[in-house]
Amino acid sequence: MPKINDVAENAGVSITTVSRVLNNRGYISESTRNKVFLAMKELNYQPNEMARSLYRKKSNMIGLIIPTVTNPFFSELTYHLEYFANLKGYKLVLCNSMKNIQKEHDYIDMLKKNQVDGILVGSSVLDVEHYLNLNLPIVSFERTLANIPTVTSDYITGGKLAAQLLLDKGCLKPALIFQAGGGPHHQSLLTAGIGQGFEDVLKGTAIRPVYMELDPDININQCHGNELLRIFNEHPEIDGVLTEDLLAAEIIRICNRLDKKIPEDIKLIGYDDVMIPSLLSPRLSSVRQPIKEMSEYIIESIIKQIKGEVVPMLHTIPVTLIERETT
Amino acid sequence: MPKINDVAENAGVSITTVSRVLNNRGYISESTRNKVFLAMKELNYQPNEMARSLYRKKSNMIGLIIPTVTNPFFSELTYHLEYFANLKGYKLVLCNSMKNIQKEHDYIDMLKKNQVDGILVGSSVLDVEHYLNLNLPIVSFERTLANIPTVTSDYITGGKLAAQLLLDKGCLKPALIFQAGGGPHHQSLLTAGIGQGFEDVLKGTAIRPVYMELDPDININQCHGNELLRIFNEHPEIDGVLTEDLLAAEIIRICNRLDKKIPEDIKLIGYDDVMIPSLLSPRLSSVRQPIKEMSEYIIESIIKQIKGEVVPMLHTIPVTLIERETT
DNA sequence: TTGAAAGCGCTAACAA
DNA sequence: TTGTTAGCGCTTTCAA
Repeated sequence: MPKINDVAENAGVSITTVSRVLNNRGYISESTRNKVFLAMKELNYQPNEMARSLYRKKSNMIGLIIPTVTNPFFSELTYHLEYFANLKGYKLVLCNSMKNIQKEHDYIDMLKKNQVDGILVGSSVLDVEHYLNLNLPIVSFERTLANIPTVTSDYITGGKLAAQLLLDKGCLKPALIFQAGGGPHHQSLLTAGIGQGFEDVLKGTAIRPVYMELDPDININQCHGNELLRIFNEHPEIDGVLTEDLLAAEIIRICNRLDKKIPEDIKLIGYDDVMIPSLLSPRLSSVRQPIKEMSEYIIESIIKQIKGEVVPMLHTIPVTLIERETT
Repeated sequence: MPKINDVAENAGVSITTVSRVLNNRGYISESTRNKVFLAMKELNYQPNEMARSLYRKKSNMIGLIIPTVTNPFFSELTYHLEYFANLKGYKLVLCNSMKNIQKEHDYIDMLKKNQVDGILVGSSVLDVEHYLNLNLPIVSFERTLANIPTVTSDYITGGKLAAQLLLDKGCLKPALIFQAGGGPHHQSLLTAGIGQGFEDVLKGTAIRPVYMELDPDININQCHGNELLRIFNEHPEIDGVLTEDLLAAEIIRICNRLDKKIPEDIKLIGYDDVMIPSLLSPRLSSVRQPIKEMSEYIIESIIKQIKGEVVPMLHTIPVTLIERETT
């Protein structure tokens, strides 16, 4: 790999001059500029970003910590985050924490040592203090961290929309089935607001929903078949469900097995609206989190912080309910 | 952020000494070592990996270029690659190329400038020369690149296993439906060997399969409904299908719509065995690529190359056929 | 308009 | 056993 010095020699100028044309700073005569460009081309020179970063104290790297990129919600989010980061000249270092405290901790350490300019963290399981002590730009999502800029979708409205639709379709015994939060500090989506929105709508009625939290264990090929089967056996009166997209897929299978027709016997609504819903049969109605817009906002927020700007502590992104064939 | 100099002053030694205990090199008295450790703890010192990398000319970063992490196959692969990379002390920089030549090119540039120690590239669309000229450790997967270490699953055997099962189940008109390769240099899975394996098994019989290549366009929420519908309308005699998992999901929906029963009227086999198959209803039979083992091998291979060792140009990973409810 | 020299935070000869 | 010093490849002040 040629270095700035090689270019300087080849062009017959000092390295300062090369640096100047590289950064387009200061006065340079056209002829020198051309000489330098020629030399760069001839040597196929590429500046060493590591050295530049060291001097500038800015790496243009952002750490992304999520439970696992195998979860479709996070994989879509990761895609868009990387897209927008790249657009702004940032690289993304991927970290799969599996909601494991130790792993999350180690990743943060690693990212800090590697001089990332900021950290994006989803479904964090660590104490807020860990992040506050970092003294580094942070954006949290899928979990509200006090005093750390957070972006989430509008869970409450999501819950309301789903409840209303289920009501409209005549459900008398709706169920909310979500994974419990992993780790001591993790709120489940349910407690995070979806449940509250759901409750808000039902308040005026005689309808009491069934709340269910599933084992929070994460696994690459997670399967909740048995747990779900138990729930439907214990509560045969359930005639509507709001749950995460991934779980909705399993529920469709369980209902097939139990000879419950969707949507006739049970209306089903997912939360997330990732790729899954349109893959399923019947196609899943789902509360859509606008992942792309969320990602764009998250990247904007971290970059603003990196630039030293102040950003709001909480940003809520609106959701919509996409009705398909399960309601 | 405290620097090595701060630690040195605090401990009353030279920075060389601090560096020595940091790297555990050379002779150091226990007492000095302890003094230094204490100072590091007191200042909460973390060595600047960027500076170390600059000196060592080794960043411990690996670039990962894939079409899109939203594809379940690549998201699972990415998860495991990151896992094993992390285990060996490497970070992964994620790049979603969308099989776009320009993007892939720019990402390579970026990675090179950022001094990654190696590049992992899946479904590359660039000329081999681009990679050979890089003069950097590379591992390719999901596409065979001449003179570049490549790892793929055993497509031929995969095709054979599927063909045999379809035969055994009495199919007379099996179809192979895959996405065409994107970009000028991209082989589709079909031409890559699956088709050949399939053909091998059918050779002795009177059975002629239907080959179908779908529009290679990638989209986050890709949907091939209309194309698939057309295929089944034009070929109502199809009674068995081998396809990618993701497409299999769509085919199940189409069959529902067309009132074709699975597996009675049509036997369906996926390729990949990612998370999707067990989500579907009926659960999808699928040729399993051992993604975890592939990932482990890929990381091993790139690290060996980084260390200057020679690795085989082609490594084929065995596949198995997981029979579930669609055959 | 250009260049010499110091320094970003670290490692490693070499000397003491 | 420890310290001095010269770099890693780059940017930038300061002087010419």
